[in-house]
Amino acid sequence: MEQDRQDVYSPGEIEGKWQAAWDDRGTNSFTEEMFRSAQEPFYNLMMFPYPSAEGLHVGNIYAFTGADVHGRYQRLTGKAVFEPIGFDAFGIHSENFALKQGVNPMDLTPKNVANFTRQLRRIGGMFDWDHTVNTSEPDYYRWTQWIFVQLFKAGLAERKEAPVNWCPDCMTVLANEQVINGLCERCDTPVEQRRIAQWFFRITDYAQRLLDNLKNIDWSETTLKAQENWIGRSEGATLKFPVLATTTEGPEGPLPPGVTAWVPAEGTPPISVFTTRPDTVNGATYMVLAPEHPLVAEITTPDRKAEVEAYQEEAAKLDLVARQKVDKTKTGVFTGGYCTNPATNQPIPIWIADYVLIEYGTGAIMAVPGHDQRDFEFAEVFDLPIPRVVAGPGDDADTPLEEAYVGDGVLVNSGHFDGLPWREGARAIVEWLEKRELAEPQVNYRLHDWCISRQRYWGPPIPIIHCDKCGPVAVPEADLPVVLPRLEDFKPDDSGVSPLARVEEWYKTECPECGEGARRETDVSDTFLDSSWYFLRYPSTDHEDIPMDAEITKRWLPVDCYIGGEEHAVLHLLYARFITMALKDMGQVDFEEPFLKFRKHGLIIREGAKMSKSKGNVIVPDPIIEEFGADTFRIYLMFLGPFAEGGDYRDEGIQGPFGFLHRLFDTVVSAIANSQPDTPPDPQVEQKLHKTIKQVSEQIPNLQYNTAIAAMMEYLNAARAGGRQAVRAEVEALVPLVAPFAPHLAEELWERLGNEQSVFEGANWPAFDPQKVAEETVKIAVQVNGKLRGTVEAPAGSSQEEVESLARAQENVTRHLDGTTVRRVIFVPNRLLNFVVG
RNA sequence: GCGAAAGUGGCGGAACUGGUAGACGCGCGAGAUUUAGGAUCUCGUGGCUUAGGCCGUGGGGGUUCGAGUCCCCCCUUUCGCACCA
Repeated sequence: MEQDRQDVYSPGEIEGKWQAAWDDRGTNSFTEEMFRSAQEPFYNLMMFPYPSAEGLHVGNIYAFTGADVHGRYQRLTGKAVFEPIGFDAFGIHSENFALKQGVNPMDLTPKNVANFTRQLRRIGGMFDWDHTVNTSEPDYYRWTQWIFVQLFKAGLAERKEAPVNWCPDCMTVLANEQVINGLCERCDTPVEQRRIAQWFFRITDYAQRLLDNLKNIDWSETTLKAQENWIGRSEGATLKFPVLATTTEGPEGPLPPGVTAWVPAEGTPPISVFTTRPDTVNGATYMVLAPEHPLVAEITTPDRKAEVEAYQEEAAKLDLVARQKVDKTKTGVFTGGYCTNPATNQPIPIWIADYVLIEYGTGAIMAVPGHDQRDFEFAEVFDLPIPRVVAGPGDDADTPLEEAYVGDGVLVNSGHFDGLPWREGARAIVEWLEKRELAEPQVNYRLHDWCISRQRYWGPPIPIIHCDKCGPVAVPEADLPVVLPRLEDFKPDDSGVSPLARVEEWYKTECPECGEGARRETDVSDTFLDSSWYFLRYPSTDHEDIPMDAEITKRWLPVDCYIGGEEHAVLHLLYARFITMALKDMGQVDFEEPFLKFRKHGLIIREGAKMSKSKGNVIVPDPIIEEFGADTFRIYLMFLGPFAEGGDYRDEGIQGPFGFLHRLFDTVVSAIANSQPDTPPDPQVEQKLHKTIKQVSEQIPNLQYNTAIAAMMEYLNAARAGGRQAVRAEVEALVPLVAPFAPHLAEELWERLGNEQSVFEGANWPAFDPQKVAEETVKIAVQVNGKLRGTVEAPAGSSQEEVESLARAQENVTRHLDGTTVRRVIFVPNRLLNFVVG
């Protein structure tokens, strides 16, 4: 048979043709009417990219393709699928790059966005280009600022001076989440601590809800675990240790040098500590305050002052890397002060040490060296007593401790609490101390408030005006957006304030309340605020005067399926949940979890490492799409491995999917040319087809794209086996089946099959016939003592007798049965027959 | 240290509630067609083998007629968190 030129699969032509057709026909775009009336709305969201100057990389394409496959599948099953994409264009990434290149981010960003848009169109995503967002545009960040104002009004935004992570290279404050092992996540510079006035969102108010709701959402298990760990709930108690004055006269028994009497210190509040092990309080032989603890100065005795202050200074200078080194030998200084252990009533010395962190709990601990390894190490260095108060199995009250014992056990050396299992002991001791107002049950969270301000340029100005009379006042909503001015000099400096603070004509303003001269906040907000609500904006981008249309939001949100990278498991996802919850409490939305279902995708590995510029193993997508087409590239990426786990990118591997699409094209085109529409399918091929439909239909919703593709390849091989000519009825259903993966090719074949509408509008997801999936004959394994000795073919549902007689007819089986006694026969219908012989 | 996931051919990876390990693809081998090809198409491809089998899913035990899958111990790798009291 001769094929004319037109009938050779040429992805370049086909893809250009269909991308243009989708645009012209508005195949993927929603109208206002569609938003309001869609019957089965399905919001298919993927994490929007930061538009880098390098363009889309394979990791982006992998993620978007996987999400797009899912969206296209949902659409083929009849849902109205809204699949938007946008650009996370504000932030330090863009700003740093602009600084390096000596260009203005206001000029650079639109170029990058245009390039990303071009590339995103090329990969054939089902994106609604009429509803995109760009976080750096005033029509978007107007509403980012609006959200800030809402939180401010609700008392959830507050300004406080706080020790913050300062990156001396980026010259900005970082959130705890952006500090990786004490290094800046962007530039790997050791982070320092500074005290600056900062804006915080009170996410900790929502800690328990953020934790509780995890039970009600369908997310990847690992992501839920990550969130849970990040929130870090721990249950325990605060215990109070009254402070003793140490300079009073009148000796009473043996006292440490410098101490003349034990009397309560007048006017000094007791020191609170948080502990998860109140049962061990009898073993608390000393107390440790963080060097920054506010009571240090008050407690320190004059003779210790110099040493204590030197240590405080040292600790402040230490960057977080050095401070957080776990294997570092414990250091610390005795303050000269004492307090009373509320359980033993004994005086214990108060130390300061940098292993106690000011930001967690109360910034002070009761040190129980016998049952906390850190305290143990400290006590060893400074030769402090290490009593045992919990006895494990086989221990008694005097068993010496080689290291801290943290296992199960019963209390010892704890007065009338001796003998209680530790959990019960904890409860009893707290109750007992509570009566004397020295204890209180307490829950603590590792989660910190979200530091939202950045002393940078490339972000939304925080919409606050500082007035000497009225304090911080929100910019009136009618005056939003507070437009980010174009600055030629936007380089951050060491001053601790944003470059915007250099522009007097920008920050000078009037107080919206009293009309006096006032000053705009010059800090900008964290990029994570931009991305914490973008999914709320997408369906409402046609509405300029409101952040979101209530009716549309009600119909389309929460998001039905969100797909993104595991690297955002704690940062972005937690912030988005928090903002949504806060908006719910303000009555702005009627749901509190934004993402009903979240699935993470894996990473693409190449040459044994994650693709990155520094490793030099990056694949630039454009030439590959040029050579093989987007459809092939999409299939190749989805075929690498399970989508949730990522895959190993090997350059030669793309030949397989390329060949598959070639064969698919040829097979369908020649079936159209060479068979009548009503030619019946070969029964065996038809059966295989129904099995394939079943498999693909089950695997796509589970994101098992690799096996779905394998199933289609297998089917195509079967339909063409031995060079046979497939008929139309055998291949027609393959077109919608492959459409989520290779949308351009599917459209082309769908059209050649004589359809006018897009395959995504006109086709139904093929159904399989359960009758046809059922096997008529089955291959049954025949084993002797569990070892395979043959297989027999038998009608499905054959009885054990029938199968057994077939099996015994096989020479290879009888040979193994000869001279033995069959003791038992195991029969699994349609699967296996096992002779157990002795 | 804590938490999570994972170890299967030369490689990426399949394998439903325990039931023929290695689907699909890459690579490799043989052949066909071709002036030629890094093109296309067919067939083959876990190892060993005395050709009957034997051995094989990180290692070692166990349960079972039967284990990649279940149980116990150990090893390795990757990722996340990490002095959080």
